[in-house]
Amino acid sequence: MEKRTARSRAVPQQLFRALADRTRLRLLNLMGEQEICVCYFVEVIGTNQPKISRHLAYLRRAGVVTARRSGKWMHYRIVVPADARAASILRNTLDWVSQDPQMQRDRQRLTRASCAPQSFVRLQAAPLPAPVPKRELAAAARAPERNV
Amino acid sequence: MEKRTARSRAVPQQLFRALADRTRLRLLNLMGEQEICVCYFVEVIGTNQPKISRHLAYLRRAGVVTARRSGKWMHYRIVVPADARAASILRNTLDWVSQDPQMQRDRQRLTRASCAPQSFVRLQAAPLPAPVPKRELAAAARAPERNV
DNA sequence: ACAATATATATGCTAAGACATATATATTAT
DNA sequence: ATAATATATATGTCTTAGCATATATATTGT
Repeated sequence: MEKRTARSRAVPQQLFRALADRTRLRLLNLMGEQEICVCYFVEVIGTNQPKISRHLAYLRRAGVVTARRSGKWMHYRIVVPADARAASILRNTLDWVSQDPQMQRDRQRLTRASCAPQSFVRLQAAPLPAPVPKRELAAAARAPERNV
Repeated sequence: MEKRTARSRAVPQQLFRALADRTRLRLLNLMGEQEICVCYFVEVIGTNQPKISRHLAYLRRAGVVTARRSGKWMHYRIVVPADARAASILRNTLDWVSQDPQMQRDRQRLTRASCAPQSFVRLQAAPLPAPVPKRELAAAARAPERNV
């Protein structure tokens, strides 16, 4: 039986606080429609791993992303919010930030990293980014914070 | 001749930081489509004036609102962002927060305050809230941060 | 199968910075 | 002078980055 105490309906401030950080926006920009492994974030953003995990945890607590474990890898993807307004805000945000030069560079670096895995010295066959089926997005939106 | 250095095109983090505070959301909710005098904010939010002014200054720096002086009163109104995505985000935000009970109570209190100015002990004939003409909104969006 | 080790990710802790509030003071207009 | 608003300062609180460490899974050797 699951505790259902935390209603988890995103309150506006929460969403905005989650979006009010450059690193987190870069992470969301990299996810877009696909599922991405932490190791790629570390490589593309070019910072230490704990910092990435921290920000991902922040986004997870805010219900903006969800995580899935596959062996030793963790895959993160965006969760479309249940509330239509929140969903629209998130969509506009992704469109908006995608115009930023650094964000575009990030995406290019992700593509290169994905296509040339041998460039990852420290990574052994890290799973490639993969698109997420629509219905999974919807399901996750209804019960965020669960699949931690 | 005006300095045009600060391009003032809102960068996403800035907008979200501005929106990531309850008091600021309440202020925006009260403005909606109309121009409102600081004294009403103080009365409706029910807090001290410096706090209100501070948050208004924050919103002003973020390019979300603009101010107009009229005698000893300052009128604040929302500036529709130049970027279409940002504008959409702001619109969705206003719609979203307007569903919140406290926000609705705020608007009711504003109406009562506007209709019964004698209840303002400290205020001498404070100017009523007034709708803002469309073209002014657009003009302000092009040059935020100016009319401080 | 088991132990030892490596890899990927997460989390505690702490110091630095950002922000919110309250109070006091300054500015601007009447 | 007085009313309305803005700003400066001090203080408490929250956020973040950085480091070290913990956990989980995989791999290797015996």
